[in-house]
Amino acid sequence: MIAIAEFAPRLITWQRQFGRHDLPWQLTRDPYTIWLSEIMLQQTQVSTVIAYYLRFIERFPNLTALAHAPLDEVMAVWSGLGYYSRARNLHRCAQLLMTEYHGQFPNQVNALIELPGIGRSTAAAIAVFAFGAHETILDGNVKRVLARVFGIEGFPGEKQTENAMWKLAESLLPPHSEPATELNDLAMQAYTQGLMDLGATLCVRGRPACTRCPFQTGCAAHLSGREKTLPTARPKKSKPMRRTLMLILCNGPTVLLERRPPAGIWGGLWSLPEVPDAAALVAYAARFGITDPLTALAPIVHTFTHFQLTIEPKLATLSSRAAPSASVTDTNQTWVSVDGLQAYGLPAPVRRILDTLRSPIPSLQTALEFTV
DNA sequence: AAGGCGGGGAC
DNA sequence: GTCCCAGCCTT
Repeated sequence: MIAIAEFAPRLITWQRQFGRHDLPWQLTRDPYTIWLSEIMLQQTQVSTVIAYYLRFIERFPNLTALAHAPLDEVMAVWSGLGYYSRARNLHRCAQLLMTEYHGQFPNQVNALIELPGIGRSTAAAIAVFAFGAHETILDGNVKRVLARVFGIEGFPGEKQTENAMWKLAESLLPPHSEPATELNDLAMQAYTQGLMDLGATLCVRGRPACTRCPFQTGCAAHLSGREKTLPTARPKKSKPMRRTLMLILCNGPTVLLERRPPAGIWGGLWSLPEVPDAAALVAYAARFGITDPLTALAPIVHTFTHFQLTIEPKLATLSSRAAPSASVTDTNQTWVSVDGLQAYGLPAPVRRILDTLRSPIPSLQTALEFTV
């Protein structure tokens, strides 16, 4: 077994020699960029985040710029990253910090955790990386490392198991002196980064690199051959199938977009008009003077964590004598030129559908067409 | 305590 | 195809 007091010093030594040191958000102790990176990294892998992070920093270099930007612009930069409530909370949090916190991040976990989009683990990560706080994170990496090194059974998504892991994680923190010193800050940062690095580079889900692990000699899972079964997997659940129709309404070079409701799937994003069935589709099209059959494009299958969605895109073109603006009355509908779509926050599958309009493969598209 | 919420990488 | 990732929020 690994002694509690042995864990932190061994991890810190390993991180300083073998951990990651050149990720974009590690080049600074600016609370703004650290906060941004932590939000983006929620449920999202490092390799996916990097490009989004760099684009975001370029467009919104500081808290002031983000707070003063329209939410729509923030959503457009976030488009494709998923979990869009993160972007809405990010924007709301920036404005809150400007108006209620003098544009400064609080340096205590208890205050950080009150901010929108910041939970217990993210609060700890920000407090450590920006301020050298003596707090523990508990993310997916840490849960996997702790489950294996200390042989913790039970699905970590279950409350009881998670509570036990928080307690264990707190007990593993390196000793800390009062008052805090720069050396202490650096130790906390190496320790916290080490937890993430170990889980992300060695103690990975599929095939952990135990031979290179600093805890190999005392790891409960390794010693008992349980690397494959720890952490305990999520209970299996069936994934429902759903289908929906989306209307691609073309008016010259523009296409009609609708803003989705603020809550629910793709909340607040712009999307194609969505209808549940063919009857609703016909009724919708009729409002724009369309009576001809619509052209069905190839269905798109999109898989979420909890269900699978088949999108059936239907294409229609307004006749030149129609007056489409008369049918678009509210601010939640807009005609957008196909070249201007990148300025809109669109769900990834919708962006994919519209991309096929830009560079259609005529033979393929024709082959897939039929009428409804 | 349980479920909702995206998208993509790894296998 | 499956599983899960630097989780948080609402109910």
